Amino acid sequence: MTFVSDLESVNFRTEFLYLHMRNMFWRDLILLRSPLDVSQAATPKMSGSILRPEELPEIRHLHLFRDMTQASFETLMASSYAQNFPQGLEIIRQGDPADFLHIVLEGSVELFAQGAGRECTMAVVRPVSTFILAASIRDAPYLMSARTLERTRIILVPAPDLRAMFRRDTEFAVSVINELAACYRSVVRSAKTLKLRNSRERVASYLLRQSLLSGGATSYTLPVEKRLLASYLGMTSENLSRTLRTLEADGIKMDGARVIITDREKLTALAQLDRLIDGPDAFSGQSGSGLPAAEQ
Amino acid sequence: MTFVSDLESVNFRTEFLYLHMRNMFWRDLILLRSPLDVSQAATPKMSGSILRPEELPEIRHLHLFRDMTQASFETLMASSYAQNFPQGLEIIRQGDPADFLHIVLEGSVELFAQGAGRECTMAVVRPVSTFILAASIRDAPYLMSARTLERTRIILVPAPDLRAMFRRDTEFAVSVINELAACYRSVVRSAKTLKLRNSRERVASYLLRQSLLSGGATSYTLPVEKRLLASYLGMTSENLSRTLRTLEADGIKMDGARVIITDREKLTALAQLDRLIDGPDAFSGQSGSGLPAAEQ
DNA sequence: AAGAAAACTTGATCGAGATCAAAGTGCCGG
DNA sequence: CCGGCACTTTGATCTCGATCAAGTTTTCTT
Repeated sequence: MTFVSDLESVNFRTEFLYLHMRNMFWRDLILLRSPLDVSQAATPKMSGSILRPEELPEIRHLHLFRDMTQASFETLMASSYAQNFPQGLEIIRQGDPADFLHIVLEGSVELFAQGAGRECTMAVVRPVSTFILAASIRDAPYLMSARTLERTRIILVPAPDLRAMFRRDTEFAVSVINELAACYRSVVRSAKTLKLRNSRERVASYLLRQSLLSGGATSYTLPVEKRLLASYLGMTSENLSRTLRTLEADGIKMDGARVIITDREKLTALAQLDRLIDGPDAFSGQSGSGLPAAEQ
Repeated sequence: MTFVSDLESVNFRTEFLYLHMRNMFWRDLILLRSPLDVSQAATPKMSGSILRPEELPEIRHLHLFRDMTQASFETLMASSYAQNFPQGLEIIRQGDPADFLHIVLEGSVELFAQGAGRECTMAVVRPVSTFILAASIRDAPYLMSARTLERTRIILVPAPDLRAMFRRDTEFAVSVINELAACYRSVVRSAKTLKLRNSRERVASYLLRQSLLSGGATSYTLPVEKRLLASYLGMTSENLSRTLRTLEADGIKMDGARVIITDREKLTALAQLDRLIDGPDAFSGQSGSGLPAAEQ
């Protein structure tokens, strides 16, 4: 039963180990589900599995949890667990039953999909936000897999508690409705981008949108590796690399992961940003289907 | 003020007329919003704008409305309108404010998206189901446009009434949550198909999935025109036509809009259906993002 | 039933983007 | 500080799917 703390130091490599470890992990969490058990489990070895008091306000601040009663919030948190994961760990495999709503507190998580022998990035989730709300509500299998991109701390809210809660707390139900509607719209936007824009347009609009997200910065750092960005935008990294190069004729200059907008007017003309695809309420989506905002 | 009944006989052609008519239409509906006004407006000329009593059970039967109290249901319906539209009319333009939840009672509606000078089909909605739930809940602009594919009867439920209702009726709130979560998952599936499968795989899996939807029929009729199917699958109609032709080597035979599965085993091997993309709960989605089931 | 307008098919060609291959670059651990 | 590994870039080539251009069939209109 030392695997939980081991997680933080060991770099699991083989597929077999991943699966084995994950099975143990879920089973143990489930065995410990009641609040009482959690506190009993609060030995040094299980230190990863209790919420720290200072984390609660950050969670409470999320749209999803902002409007519920304090009592409801505390009940939900009392049945939740925190867990730290090392970098590069697949914490969710698509197809598995969705037992928990996940909240990223530190680190970052890539949501990706597999199929037809391929794999693609669907979103990257940064603190503080939730993911796979829909699956946990429908009590259905995950449609996406998730892996940590760095050392990551996650809160796990049991799906049954979640479902019980929005029946008891109307304000929470309304929050869930709003969150789901926002997520839905976010994926629709992303489907529209895939169907309506070619790869050059997707890159250009992404770059300009990121600049606007950083308050119109002329220069910013890409929030994710180019490899991930390419996959998210539905292209190969070779193609992204070449596209970025050719965009130097249209107002963009790259310097490593740094984007410098040299001619905003030209870029704006090219990107053809669309209010319905690129904002403004696309920005609010926490976990719908997007990449995090860029750092300045 | 005779335009409402005119709608059914006149075939509007020009973009200008479309817009003009639509603007009048919305404005008038809004002016007539309270139930009292509706009944006053129930002159022969406005006959399209009241619900027929026999339609209520059909609506009530939808997942979305099934679990709410009878009183809530009646209240919601009392503030709703029915409207008949002729074929080929754009009833929603993307970007407009979402004032109503739409319920298709007869006919069919294409949801499509425009941008970057292109256009693509996102879904086709058949009776009895709802569409644009998310936009009306968020009080946000529509992300998709909608046009009738034939003469279509639609119920319009005012968005503010909808939002008021799920605050008052918890069971309804839960239904909305479930519906939105299902819609979300449906779009994610469709995004996965776009990103992970090439066009041949999309066609093959679509054809096999339709067969399974019709209870494993060896022969069925495509539920929509090939033109629309192509756009929905993210390809040109020329390419769809050619792909269908080449699939004759893999267990499919086309005869007009009729699909005949000649070698199910071969097709199954090719289509590589994925539980997470192609079912089973993909079937339940009423209005998420898909095409209707095929007729046998 | 005739004519017109869509929808669909087929062929020829083109090009965006994928794939394959090989450097080049940066980052992390020892 | 060095070595290794993953990320990135660049080049060459290929392929899938778009585009353009006729035809053919079906459907709608008159």
